[in-house]
Amino acid sequence: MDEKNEVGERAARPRRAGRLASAGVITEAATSLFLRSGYLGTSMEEIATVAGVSKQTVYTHFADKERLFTDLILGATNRADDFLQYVTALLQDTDALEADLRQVARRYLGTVLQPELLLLRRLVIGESGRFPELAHTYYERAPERTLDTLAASFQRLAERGLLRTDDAPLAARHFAYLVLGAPLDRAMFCGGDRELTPAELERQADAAVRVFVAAYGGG
Amino acid sequence: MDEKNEVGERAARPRRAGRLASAGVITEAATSLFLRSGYLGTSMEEIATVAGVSKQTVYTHFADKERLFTDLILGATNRADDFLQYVTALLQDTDALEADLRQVARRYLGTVLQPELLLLRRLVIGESGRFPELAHTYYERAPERTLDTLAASFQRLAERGLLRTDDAPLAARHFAYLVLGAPLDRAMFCGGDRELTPAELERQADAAVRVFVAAYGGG
Amino acid sequence: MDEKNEVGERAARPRRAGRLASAGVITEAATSLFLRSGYLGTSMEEIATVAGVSKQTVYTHFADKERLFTDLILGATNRADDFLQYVTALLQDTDALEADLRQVARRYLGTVLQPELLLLRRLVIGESGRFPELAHTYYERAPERTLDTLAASFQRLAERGLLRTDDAPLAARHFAYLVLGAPLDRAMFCGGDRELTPAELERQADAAVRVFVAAYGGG
Amino acid sequence: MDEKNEVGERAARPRRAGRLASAGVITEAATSLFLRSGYLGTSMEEIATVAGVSKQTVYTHFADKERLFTDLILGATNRADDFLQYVTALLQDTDALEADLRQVARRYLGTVLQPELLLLRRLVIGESGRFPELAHTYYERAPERTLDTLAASFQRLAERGLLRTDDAPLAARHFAYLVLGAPLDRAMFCGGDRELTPAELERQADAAVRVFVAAYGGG
DNA sequence: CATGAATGAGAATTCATTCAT
DNA sequence: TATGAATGAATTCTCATTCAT
Repeated sequence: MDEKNEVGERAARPRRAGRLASAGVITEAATSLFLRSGYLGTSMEEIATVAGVSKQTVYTHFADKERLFTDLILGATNRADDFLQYVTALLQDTDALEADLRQVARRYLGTVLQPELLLLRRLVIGESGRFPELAHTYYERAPERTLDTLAASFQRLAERGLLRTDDAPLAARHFAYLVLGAPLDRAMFCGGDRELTPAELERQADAAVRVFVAAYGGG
Repeated sequence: MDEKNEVGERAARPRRAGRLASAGVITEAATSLFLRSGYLGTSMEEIATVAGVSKQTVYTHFADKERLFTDLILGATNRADDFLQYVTALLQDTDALEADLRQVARRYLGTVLQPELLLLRRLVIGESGRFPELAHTYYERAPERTLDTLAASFQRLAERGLLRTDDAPLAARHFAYLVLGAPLDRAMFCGGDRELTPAELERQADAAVRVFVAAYGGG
Repeated sequence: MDEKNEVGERAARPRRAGRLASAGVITEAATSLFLRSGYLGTSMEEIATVAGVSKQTVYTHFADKERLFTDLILGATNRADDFLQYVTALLQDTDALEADLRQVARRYLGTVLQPELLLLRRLVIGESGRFPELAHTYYERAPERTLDTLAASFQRLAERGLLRTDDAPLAARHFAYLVLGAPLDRAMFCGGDRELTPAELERQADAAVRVFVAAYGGG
Repeated sequence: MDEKNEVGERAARPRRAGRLASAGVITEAATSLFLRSGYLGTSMEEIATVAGVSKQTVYTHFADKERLFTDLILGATNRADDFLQYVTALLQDTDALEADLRQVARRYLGTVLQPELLLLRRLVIGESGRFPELAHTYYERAPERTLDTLAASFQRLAERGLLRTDDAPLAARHFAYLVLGAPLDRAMFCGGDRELTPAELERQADAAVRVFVAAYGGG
């Protein structure tokens, strides 16, 4: 993105390049700093310095610190969209349910436990007292949306007789937290302390699926 | 708690009583403020004012803000101890496993979803970037300790043939997050937004136990 | 005023019209803002925003904030010109001195106590520390010029034997502040707090004239 | 006041001396700066620097800039109290009315035209848009209080048959602005430009009294 | 032990002004 | 001519912490 300006157009459109670069650069700097140090722990001056612009330039693009923060967070709520599409596509017409659920579980873990996404969760949770609406919106757009997607898929599986439940949303929650609950909770507190190995993650995923299928497996 | 021991000695040792009273009052004020506004969002002046003492008195009792914060958090890690004892006692010699697990699940939810405990979780998670060791310790003393207790009970149940597992810690994690995962995750973001009714909580607890028993129920 | 000259030429010379329109719009915006919030209390950005132009356009028309301010003030020094002509004309050949002086007094009050003129006086007085020459010039062109006009009329009245004085400027000052002193001083501090009713103003004017005539009335 | 601390107690009570000195020193610095540069033109940093204390020390004594400003202004509203006592005492039992009124008029001019009092008037007028209540209060405690005092004295003179009026407040206003109106108005704009000589002031005072006595002199 | 006063550094935000288009 | 973006300095106010009493 930034490199575009380097291809020799500098002299031609420094203005426009400068402008666009500013917004992007500020966003990146602010994101990284907020994720690392939190809302109050990050100063507008730091952001400007890291972005390589003046403080006022930051204020030209974002009305104030709160706006910068909320814009950033809301702009990052769709990090897991790929996973949602994957789930829907995979389970749509599955003919090997348990194997596919294992795939889903593994990818679920791999998605949600991404370091940056963990930092984002921590940040939103940590600032939920200061920004309750933001946290609520984040919940709706990220965790809840995932649960909804899972529920829709499970509903279809139930209709196909592959899953035994008359409460697909409940089944979705059980699946989600069987798979994710323990490692996610741990990661919230001990983030990055001791990363689980992929093999270990697969083992966890498979174990969770085993429990889920034992309880919900179609007759 | 602290004051209990001093009852009746106030007149005899006003200085000591005074000191302890100060410490208690400061602790209470700081706890309430940190829980509400976070570490950086709380000033030593606020704490002193709410505690009704001078700023310097706060520094007499706690070396600096970090120490005050960590002391506070670590002092609050045993909020769920009652629950642990309850679990151990109830499951020790149970002869109605599913019913007792339902009791455990309900009380688990009731314990962990207490508003103040939720605030504490949020606070520790939110400050885990600034205080990684503190967060780690908190995790060990609270969530992990609960998992350990459950695992120990499950281990005994397995030995009694009431539970079918050769990995009690894994079973404990599955139980814990089947029960708690969804409501806890939601509460982290939407704390107090919409409290679940006791009846609803019981329904959730029972459903989680049903799944757990279907998967792990002894043959 | 400025726009009048341009009426009908807009289409013919859009550039020039545009320019003048800008100047007028900026002047109006700046006047209203300076009157309300003072020199330092008004920002160039506000002025540009209210005028509906860009900041740079303001700078195109006015070298800097000081010039904009002084140009504005000096352009508003002739607000009371109508009154001066009225006085001169009325007293020139009066044959009912006291009645005409009452007219003059009433109109004097009505002119100087206009809300906008009061704001202007306040502004110039308030900024007289920052713009001493401007305040001086304003004094000469407004209050002093009025006193001079009155003195000239009184001089003629004295020559006609209608007024008994050999120091017409002194008589003019006495007249002016007998009429205006109290309400003007009050208005400087309590501007618009409690507007005097027209009836009350007339009473004040008449009382002042009575005193003036008692002291200066021609034998 | 400040010198008290210098009598050799420095070592004994640096604390207390420091504290008292701070408040006084800040007040003096702030007064002088506000009078010179106005409210917005004076920064808290300047005040602290001139006072020789830290910025925070200023904030320890005064909640914020507005409070500092209003406290200062309100604390300076009784600058002319001596004059009020003088007027009351002198006119109480006068047996040489015109001569005593001349004394009053001269001292009135000498009091109100004091440079510092002029600056104060300018400041309050200039900030009356930002602090309307403050300006109102100032008006009541200074100019209006003077008019009231004059009116009370004139009332007594009227009762003694020395003054011919049934509206003492009106007579007081006429007296006040006959004497003060012109020079005060000029001073508001051209403060210190060209100070009137004492002789000139006396001439103005005497002329004003002559007019007043001609109109109101007792039969 | 507890206090009120004081500090120096740093927070968010705004300002008048100037480029390059 | 008019613009949007950018700047560097300055603004009010707050913070954690330390003296001297």
